[in-house]
Parts: sequence; structure tokens; C-alpha cells
Amino acid sequence: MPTPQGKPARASRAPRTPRDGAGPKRATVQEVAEAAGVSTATVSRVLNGNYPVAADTRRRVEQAVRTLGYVVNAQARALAGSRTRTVGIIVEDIIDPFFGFIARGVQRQAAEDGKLCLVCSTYGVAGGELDLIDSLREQRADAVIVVGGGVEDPAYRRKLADRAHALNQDGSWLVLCGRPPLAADVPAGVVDYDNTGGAHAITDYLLGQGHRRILYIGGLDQMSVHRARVAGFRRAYASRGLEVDERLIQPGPFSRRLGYERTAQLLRDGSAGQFAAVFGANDGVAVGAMQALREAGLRIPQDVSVVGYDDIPLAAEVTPALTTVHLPLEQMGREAVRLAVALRGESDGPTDTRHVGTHVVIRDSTAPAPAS
Amino acid sequence: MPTPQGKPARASRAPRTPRDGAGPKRATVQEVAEAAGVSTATVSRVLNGNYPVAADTRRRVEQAVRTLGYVVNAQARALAGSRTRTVGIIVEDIIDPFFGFIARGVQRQAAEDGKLCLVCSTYGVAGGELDLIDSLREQRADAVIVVGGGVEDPAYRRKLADRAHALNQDGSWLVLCGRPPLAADVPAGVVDYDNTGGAHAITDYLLGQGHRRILYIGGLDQMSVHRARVAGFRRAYASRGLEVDERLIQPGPFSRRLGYERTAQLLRDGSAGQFAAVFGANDGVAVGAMQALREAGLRIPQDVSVVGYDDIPLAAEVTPALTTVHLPLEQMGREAVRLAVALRGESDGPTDTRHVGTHVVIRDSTAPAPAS
DNA sequence: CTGAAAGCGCTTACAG
DNA sequence: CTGAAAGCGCTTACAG
Repeated sequence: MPTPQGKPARASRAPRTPRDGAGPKRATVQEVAEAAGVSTATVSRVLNGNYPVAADTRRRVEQAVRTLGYVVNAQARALAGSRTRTVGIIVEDIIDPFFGFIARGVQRQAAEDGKLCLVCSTYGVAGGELDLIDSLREQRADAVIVVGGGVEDPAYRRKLADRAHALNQDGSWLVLCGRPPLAADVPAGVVDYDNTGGAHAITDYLLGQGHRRILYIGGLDQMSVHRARVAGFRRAYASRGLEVDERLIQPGPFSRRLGYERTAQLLRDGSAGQFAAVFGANDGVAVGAMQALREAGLRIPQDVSVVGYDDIPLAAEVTPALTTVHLPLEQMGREAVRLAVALRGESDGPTDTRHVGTHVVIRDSTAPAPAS
Repeated sequence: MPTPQGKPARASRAPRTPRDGAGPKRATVQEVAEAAGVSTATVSRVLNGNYPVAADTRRRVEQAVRTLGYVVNAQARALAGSRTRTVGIIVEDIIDPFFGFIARGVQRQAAEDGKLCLVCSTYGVAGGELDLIDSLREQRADAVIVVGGGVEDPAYRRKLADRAHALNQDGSWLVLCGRPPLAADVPAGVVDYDNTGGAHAITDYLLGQGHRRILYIGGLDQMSVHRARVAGFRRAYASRGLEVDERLIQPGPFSRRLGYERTAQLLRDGSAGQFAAVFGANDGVAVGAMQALREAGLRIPQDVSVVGYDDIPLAAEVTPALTTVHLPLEQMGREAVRLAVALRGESDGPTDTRHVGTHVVIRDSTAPAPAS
């Protein structure tokens, strides 16, 4: 009946008494059982298909399910069972292709395994990872996948290790994806790749082309990824008995803007000396550097060679196409989920580490050093 | 004790009897209550902070929580309460910036509201949306946000409407983001923008620059977004009393590759006649077209003007920077979550539609038509 | 192959 | 301000 007042009849905030006629309502196993004339146990068994049920009984149940439009209540199922069929993934920013592709791999593998993904982003907030792991623990995610290079700070690593133990207690697992292991006694899975080796390989390629003064741009000291890449850069020089001019190592956030601005500045003020090659700590940095070089009237690769890291699609799309280190990002995401599934098999196995391979992709942004 | 055989001591698949010593174990409210010397009701009340509790009692409980490392069990909470504090979002592909930015907005707003996001992708599989909505319904997501242009097929829209009703039954809501409403009687939220108006505006801008033969590339007939954009394109011509040469409308998937290949082909075989402007149905298509034009020796914008749609970062990064229609993608995502929250306030309100504004961004890829 | 019943870990009227 | 108790909707030994 219409409300006497002209106000819209919106549900008053009366306390929800159980089943007061209004309020949300969806069919339950109970109702399906009644409709099919069987017990709830039987309904559960046909729903899960994990136990023999007479063909005829099964049919009656399936019929009832259809008629009532029944859908299982995942929370009730998770509470009664032991798994939530959910995996959590924590990235810095879903819009960054590095994270985006890994997240895509995680999603796809999870979907194939009948799981759903809880995706969280830290947006670079310090400690954001920790809080998100806690939220995901509340959700009892079957696994929590933390993506990307981690902070090297020992205090932080200890906190992360605590989370790993807590998750493991709960029967879940922490999986580090693109980050080195925490410690031997920490129950966590790891999917990693060889940053040092990749940086070594691409630096050595440049060195082999006759380049000696390579400007290395990008990376923050606390990040494991950065330290490993710089280490590879240095080692390549060392392998050939060459020295690195420290002025050529220019740290900063992994961003296109950094590549652009730092390159432009060094070109302008010459404070790092000359250079005829640029190593961007990731593809974005490299592309930013390319733009600055071009604006300064330098040709790529005739005057300056440029390389990146990661091989996101952008690398192949710019002109000239960028020489870089290929990372199987999507595969890393898939691997992380597979590893988590494997680990749950063990009651509390040791840390398990999986390595994925990388390789240098030579495109058009590199050439032999100009004769000086 | 070590297993007699040399095999690794992995937990045998014995049936999990309740609390058999091994197995995952985490503290419960029960245990916190005992440790604090109060009832579980009281623990729940301090945890949720939604009810007065004596300061001293509160302290004891908080202490116990800390000591035991207690974390709430979200499934149990959701089962006992009525909300899951979870929102589901369905996109085509998280790696596509159009979807990525919307997903980011959804995530951020959800995080601010204390909710977690279940992110799903269809990867363009027909009907994928429907299945994913069902999964999200199992999860009892507080809202299910479906992103991007929808299929116009009436049968499909009917199925979607069924899902909307089902969700509404459950006390949840379907929210369409970047897609027109289904029908007046369907309980679903809508966050949309004016595709026709945007396409009209940017086409009119080109027309105002003296262009008459504008090549329109991209879009599939079944997609609502495409139909609306083409309608705007046509209307701009009509407003000025001009005719559209149908050969200049070239449909296809929204992809960089389409822009590149179709443009290259038309330049080669001339089957669409001449054109001195290209309207890419989205920025990716436009950038692909730019590449083909450049390879054909044409200058942008001196010889050919190019415009796109969406204004993803790529648009500002290419050279010359692309004139396009700006969409507040991240804001759309946020709006979708806010709308969902608002809708849950009503027991079953009518369809609620929110419009976000768009505008043309003029950059360097457009210029007056060359004198012919 | 099937059912009765306990239990998963919370929240929330209800009663003090 | 606090507690006893019911109930959320499933799954899973246990017993036939």
C-alpha cells in the first residue's frame, strides 16, 4: 500500500528479524533437498560431484536446482569446507603493464583451476603490502601472491616472514613473484627470474658492440630488482676488465618521465660525461630516454644506442623498436598459481623456488658504437 | 619421527578429523573470548566497534587479539552477517588501459570503503560475462560491476536482465559501467557517458577545420559503444548538411593493428577514395593509423589529421600527440562503486543512471584541411 | 548409494 | 554495558 506521506517508500532501517518476508532471499540446499525429496547431504554430493550418487537421484536434484535457480553460497561452503577457491594477488599498480601481465597470468591460471582472484594494489604506499596481506588472510585466500621487486630492508623482510608463517599456519601460502626468497626457513613459494644475468647479458651485448660509456638510468636502492640489475651491469664491465664510471649510474623511480628528464638533463649539463648508449632500468625509462635523445637531435641507433628491460608491448611498438630483456610476465603469473596449488599439497613443505628464463631481444635501437 | 621408508614425509591424505592436532589452525573469537574472560558477543562488538563496550573490557579484548594474532574469518562473518564487503568487476582484459583505468578506479574506491575486489576477465569469450556474473553471485559480492560496451543482441540483454534480477533478489546489485541501461524495469545501476555526443563533437571539430572526407576506422556492429560513436559521427555530418561517403566507414575490432592495416590497405588500393583525416574508434586504432600514414610518407597533421577516442596515456605520449575525446575512466570506476553502495541503501530501488562528462582534447595531430 | 547430525566461526536480537 | 543462544548455509565423517 502506498505510504501516506509523499515520500518515496524506501525500506525503513528496521532491525532485520530473521526472514521477515522482505530482505534478500535465495534458495538454500535445504530447499533444494526438500524439492528433490532427498537430504542436504545428497544435494551437496551431486553439487560437488565428488561422491557416487544414483543417476535418478542426481537427476531429481539437478532438476530442483534448475527450478529454484539455486546457486551455492561460497561463504557457507568455505566455512564448512577448507578452501575458499580464491587467490589473492598484490601488485603496485594494475595499470603498469609489468604488473598487468603478471596479474593476467594469475587470473587465467586461477580461472582454469576454478578459482577467483582478489586483486589489490599498493600504489607504492610503504607497508601497503603488509596490510593487504592481512586483509587477504581474513579472506582466507588459498594463496597470496605478492608481485614485483621487494624492499631489501631487513625489518621489512622480517615482517613479511611473519606473514608467511601466519598464512602457512592457516593452511595458505605466501608466494613471491619476481622477488628473491626471504630466507630458507620461511614457508613461502618463489617465482623468480635472473635479473643479474639479464642485465649482464644485455650490457655485455652493448659492450660487444664497442660501447664503453653506457648510461644506466633508473631504480631505487631499496628495491631488490634494481640492485640485482645494477649488479649485472657492473659484472658485465668487470668480466671484460673494464671500469664503470659511477657518474653514469643514475638512480630514480622506474618511470618514463625519469628516463626523459634525466637524459635531457645530462645531455644539457654534461655532468655524467659523454655517453653513446643508454640502459633504461625498464622499458618505460628507455622510451623516455629515447624521446629526450630525439629532441636533442640525436639519432637512434646511429648516434646513441638504447636498451630497456622487461619487454612490455611498448618496446616493440616504438620507433625504432627497442632492444630489451624479455621477461615471460604472463607465464610468471601462471607459475605462481601453479606453485601455490602444488604447495597446498604438502602440509608444510619447505620453501619452493621456481625460475623462469629470460633472454635478450635485439631490435632496432642498438648499433655498433660510432667511431670516436 | 622419520618415516621408515626413504620417501619424504608428506602428509598422508587421511580424512581430516576435526582438530586432529595437525592441519591448519587459527585463533577464533571463542579463544579470544576465553583469553579475555568475556563472551564471544563482546569480542565481536569490540572488533566491529558498532556497539558500546566498557573501556576496560575493550582493552582486555584488544590485548587478547594481539596476543593470539587473531584475524577475523571473513567467510564466517559474511555468513552470519549480511555483507561480504567484496565487489566483483568484470572486464574484457585487464591489460587494456581502457579497462585497466576503470578497474583502478573501482579498486581505489572499494579500498576506501573497506571492500576488496574480485577481478575477472572475459578475454572476449562470448557469454563469458554471464558465467562470471554467476561466479560472483556465488561469492555473494556486494555488487557486480560489468565494464565496457555491451552486445546489442536482445537475447543477450535478456539474459543479462535475468542476472540483474537474480542479484537484486540476493540483495546485491548489477552495475553497468560504460554501457547503456538494459531496460526501465531491470534493477541495475548504470554509469555511462555520451558516446554519441563525444563522437559528434570531435567530428564536428574536424569538419570545422575544413575536412570533408574523414575515414572512420573500428568498431563491431554488435557493440553499443560502436553504434553510438558512429551515430555521432554521422550526426555531425548531418548537422552541417553534409553527406557521409559510406566507403569511409570501416568497421573492425578496436585494435592498433586494425588501424595500421586498414589504413595501409586503403592508402594502397584507394577503395575508399581519398581522405585527409582519420577518426580512430579508439586511441589504439588511431595510433595504428598514424604509423601506417607515416610509413606511406604522409605527414601528420600537415597531410592528414588523426583523432582518437578515450584519451589513454598513449594518446599524449605519441608524436605528434593525439587529439582525442577524453573519458574520465578512473572516475567512472569510482562512480560505479559509489552507485552500488547507494543502491544497497534501497531495498529495491529503480534503475539509477549516472552520467560522467567527456570533452575533446586538442593536441598536435590535427590541423586545417590542406587546400585541395 | 543415502540420511541424521555435528560443526565450521562468526553476528545479532533478546534478555538482563 | 554484557552474556546465552540461535542461526547463517554449507560439508563431512559416521552409520546404515
